[in-house]
Amino acid sequence: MSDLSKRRLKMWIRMLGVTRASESHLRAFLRVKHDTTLPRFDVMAALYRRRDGVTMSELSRMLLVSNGNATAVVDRLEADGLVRRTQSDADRRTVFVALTPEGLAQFEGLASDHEREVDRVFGSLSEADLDALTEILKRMGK
Amino acid sequence: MSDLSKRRLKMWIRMLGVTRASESHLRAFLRVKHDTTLPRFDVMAALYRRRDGVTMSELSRMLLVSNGNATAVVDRLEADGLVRRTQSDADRRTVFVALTPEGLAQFEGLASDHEREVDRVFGSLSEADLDALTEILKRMGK
DNA sequence: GCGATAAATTTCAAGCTTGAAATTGTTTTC
DNA sequence: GAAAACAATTTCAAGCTTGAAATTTATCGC
Repeated sequence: MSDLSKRRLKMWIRMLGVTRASESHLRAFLRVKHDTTLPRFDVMAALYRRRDGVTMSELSRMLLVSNGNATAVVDRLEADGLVRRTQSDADRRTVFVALTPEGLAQFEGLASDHEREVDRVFGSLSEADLDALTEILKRMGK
Repeated sequence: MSDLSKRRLKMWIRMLGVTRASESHLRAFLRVKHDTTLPRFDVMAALYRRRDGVTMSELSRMLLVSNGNATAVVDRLEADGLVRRTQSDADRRTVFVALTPEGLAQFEGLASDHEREVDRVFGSLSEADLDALTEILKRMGK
């Protein structure tokens, strides 16, 4: 195995570590301060970004989760009245999901608090770090 | 909200995206090529690094998972004969886990293949990228 | 129009993951 | 040396996540 491949492996392990630790912190934050979970937050955030609604497929693609998973989380959010499903008229297979007014209100309360917490977690990153990191992450994403 | 905090949030979302996509790719790789899963691989990798065995607590700390989780994955690996539990004599509460010879053999077959795949996934990262990234990730980890 | 193919979603079983509570064992303090 | 505090692990219920199979609807080639 080449030295470069070993370095890539080490970097990946480190990156996974940082990501998991940060996720775990944010998960605890959402649970303790807002009595919700990360997957619920992620779905609501996606629906907030696309206020007009998205199809189930779009949703799972946006979040990089399986469609079975999206179905399950949306089921629970729907049962709590935070999200609404609507069948498409044009294609009766497709289903649109959107935040309800209550969902919207709850998410707005969450979002700024969440942003503040993310800011705290990554407070050690300067503008220059963000430039470098973003540039590299963009490259990794392809 | 400050501009800097918005940039940190964007970076986090991007980083989560890259991590999830990479994890998903590696998960599929492990399933298709080696009929195993990422959590199983992670546990075995941790036990491979610490050949003499680790306690359950150490294991869950190493992997950043809850101890309930570690118990479940180790249960399954033990049922498959890849891992062995041993009670400590000194403190009868603590349990050591270690790879069995079969576990060791299986992991060695896995590890180099996995490293090759990671190398492929992150092939776009140069030495310079790795330097920069590692330096930043170290800082994030504190 | 009809049959085959493809697409969108849900259902399902199995495994993963969590945090809290329970269990068992150790240590500390009086 | 009891009682209380603490520590290591497991158990538990609930939710998350996956990939595959099933269901329903559209589209394509004829």
